[in-house]
Parts: sequence; C-alpha cells; structure tokens
Amino acid sequence: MEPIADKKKAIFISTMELVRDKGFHGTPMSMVAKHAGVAAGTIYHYFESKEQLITELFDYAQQQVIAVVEQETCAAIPFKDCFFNLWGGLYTFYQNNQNLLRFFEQFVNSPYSAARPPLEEDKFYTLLFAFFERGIQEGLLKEVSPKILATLTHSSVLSMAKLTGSGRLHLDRKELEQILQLIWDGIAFDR
Amino acid sequence: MEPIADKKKAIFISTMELVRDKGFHGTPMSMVAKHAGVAAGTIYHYFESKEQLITELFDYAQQQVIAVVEQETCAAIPFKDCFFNLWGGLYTFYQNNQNLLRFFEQFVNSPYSAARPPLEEDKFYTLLFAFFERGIQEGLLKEVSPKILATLTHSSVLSMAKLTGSGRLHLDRKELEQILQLIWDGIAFDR
DNA sequence: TAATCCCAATTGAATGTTCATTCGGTCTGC
DNA sequence: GCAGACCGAATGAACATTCAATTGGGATTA
Repeated sequence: MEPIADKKKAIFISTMELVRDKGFHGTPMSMVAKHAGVAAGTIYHYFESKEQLITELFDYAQQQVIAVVEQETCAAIPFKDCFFNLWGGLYTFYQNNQNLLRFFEQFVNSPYSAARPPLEEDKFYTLLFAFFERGIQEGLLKEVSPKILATLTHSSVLSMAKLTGSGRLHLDRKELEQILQLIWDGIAFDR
Repeated sequence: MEPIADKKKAIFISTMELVRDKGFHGTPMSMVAKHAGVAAGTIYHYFESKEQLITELFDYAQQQVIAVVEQETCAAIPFKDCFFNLWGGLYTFYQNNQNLLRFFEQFVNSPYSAARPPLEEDKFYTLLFAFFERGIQEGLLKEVSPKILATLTHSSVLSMAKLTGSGRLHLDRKELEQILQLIWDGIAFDR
C-alpha cells in the first residue's frame, strides 16, 4: 500500500469532513478545494470526477475498517474472546472516527453505492462471513446464515457508535461489554 | 388527519421514488414535477422549497411507521407476544415499503435530519421507549436503557429489511421468526 | 558547477450546464 | 367574474469541469 501523496490525503480528509456536515449535495468541489488548501484544478489532477473522488474515498475509508477487522480476528484465540475483541474494536474505531462513520452511512445509502460490487465480493463482508462461519463450525453459534449474523451484529454496533458519537448517550467500558454480551446472547447456541 | 390533496400526495410519492433511485442530489424539482405529472410551479404552491418538501415528506412517511407501531403495541396482550407482533409488523412494513425505507435511510443520515428535533421529542422513539420500558417493568427484559434496546432492535430489523428488500436474501416466515427470536434471546432476562 | 531542459504538480479564471425558484398568465368550479 | 389551483417559460445563481499558464525540482549536458 504505497503512501498516498499529501495533497491527495488532504482532499480525502476534507471531503470526508465536509460530507459529514453538509452531505454530498452541499459539498461543492470548490469547497473541498478551499478546505484542503489546494486549487480546484488540483483535485482533477488526482480524480477524474466528483463521483470518482467519492468512490475512491469510500475504498480508502473501507481499507481502514478492514485493517481493524484483520487485526482483531485471530484464529489462535478462542472464538468468544475473538468476538468481543472484534466487535469491541470495531465499535471503538467507529466511535473514534465519526467522520468516517458518517461518511460511510451516507455513502452506503446513496445511489453511489448501488453501482458497486455486490456484498459477496466485498472484502469486508467476506472477512465477516468467514468469522461467523468459524463460530458456527465450532458449534458456538446458532445455525443461522453468516450473512444474517454479520448484518445483525454489524448494524447493532454501527447504531450504537452512531448514538454515542452524536452525544445523545454515553457508554463506559462496562456498559459496552454488557451490550456486546447481549448481542452474543442472541446469536450464541444453547443458552 | 385530513386527507392530503391528490397532487400533494403524487408529489410525495414521486419524490420518494426518485430519491430512492437517485438520491437527494440527482433529484431535481423539474424531475419530481414531470414524474408526478404536475408543473414545476405547482410544487411551490404546496411547498416553500425543496428542503421543506423533503422534510414534510419525512414526517408524512414517519406517520405511516408510527401507525404500525400504534397498531401493534397493545398493553392487553403478553409482552413477549407483543414483541413479536411489533417487530414482525415493522419488518413486514419496511419490507413492503422499500421506497419509504430507502428514503428514510438517506434522510436520517443526511444533514436534513440534523436540523430536526432530538430523539427524545420524536414520537416514534417515545413509543418505542415506552414499549421497552414495559418489558423491563415486567421483569422480562435485561435492565438496559430503553434507548439502547430500541436502537439495537430497530437497527436489526431495519438492516434485515434492507437486506431482503435489495434482493440479496430471501426470508420466509419461519426464518423471520427465528431472527426475531434471536433478538429476543439477546435482550430477554434470565435465559 | 552552472546552465538548460523536462515534465509532473499546481493554479484559478473561464465555460457551459443544471437547477431551484419566480411570476405573469390561464383555467375551473362556484 | 372571483379565487384558488395550476401552468411552464424565464431568471439568475451555483456548480462541475476545463485549460492555458506557471512553478519547481530533478535529470542531463557543457
């Protein structure tokens, strides 16, 4: 992963912040340029179009999330521990990266994402599917499609990060553990 | 609730469909007008501005969701049954109203909704809070803030409706029950 | 070492388009 | 013949994108 040229990174970050506050509409290229401290034309040196910029930014952001998943999913430690590490880690990451979270949520619900490869080819979801597959194999999780388990768990963690990130609620570590436990209780076998 | 003038309703529905497919950007007023079979000026007879149109449409759509909640939350039937009725009902409603669902998701993640009254004053969430409050009172649910329970449950149901609505997954009635049971297992006491 | 060249990076004013909104006028039911 | 509903061409602002001109620094040459 070659380091991204400084200006390109500045454009990414500015776009993310502006889209968070003002949406895709409401974020003219001229504003991105000013905010990033570059000329309008410079953006077009790096990106073909606004659409391309948004799409590449999504990929850039998603790589960061994937990095968290890869770091926290370790086949060497017990699955249940791994579950808490992974989802606690993802929650914390989203919580600390509200820009990214808000940009993400706008993107995936927008028509930009409709033109993208389907879930099955998405590296992020592939990793999550494999993770839950392991839990099922080990007989720890209910026999529910990994796609469903991944969707439910991820949406739960995302919604909590949105809630606490917006300042409408505070969670301390203990409460977070409690919520993860609650999700675990839902998907775990036997009970 | 007085019946909405025909043209106004046509404008609402057209806006919802167009926003679903093309987003807020990508949905010019001229297109709404053509799609609804009215003149551009007519829209401005009913709405002050595009922003006003979007905002009112959100309220209009939310009332439909609230109607489902009110219909399915009945203090007379056992809480657990009520839980399955309510969330099964909401899932089915979202599933059958993809336009509304997609519009909703775009709206709540956009800056339009930032200018809105906070969760606590929102009738929809007030109803949900009360619902979960009841479950806690009756000792059936874990002692977790109703705000958290509502957020987790709603986001789970929404994400499933998005998934099946997009055609990436099919759920029959039995599988839906299984998923609701899974959510219940997570939040219910004792186990 | 200095002079020269090359080219990618950068600039920002100019362009053409798209869009929200306006408004003078028409229609329709009463 | 009045009032509200409705029309749609016209207006002006905002925007994405282009491009001719400038910069700067690393390689090449003398």
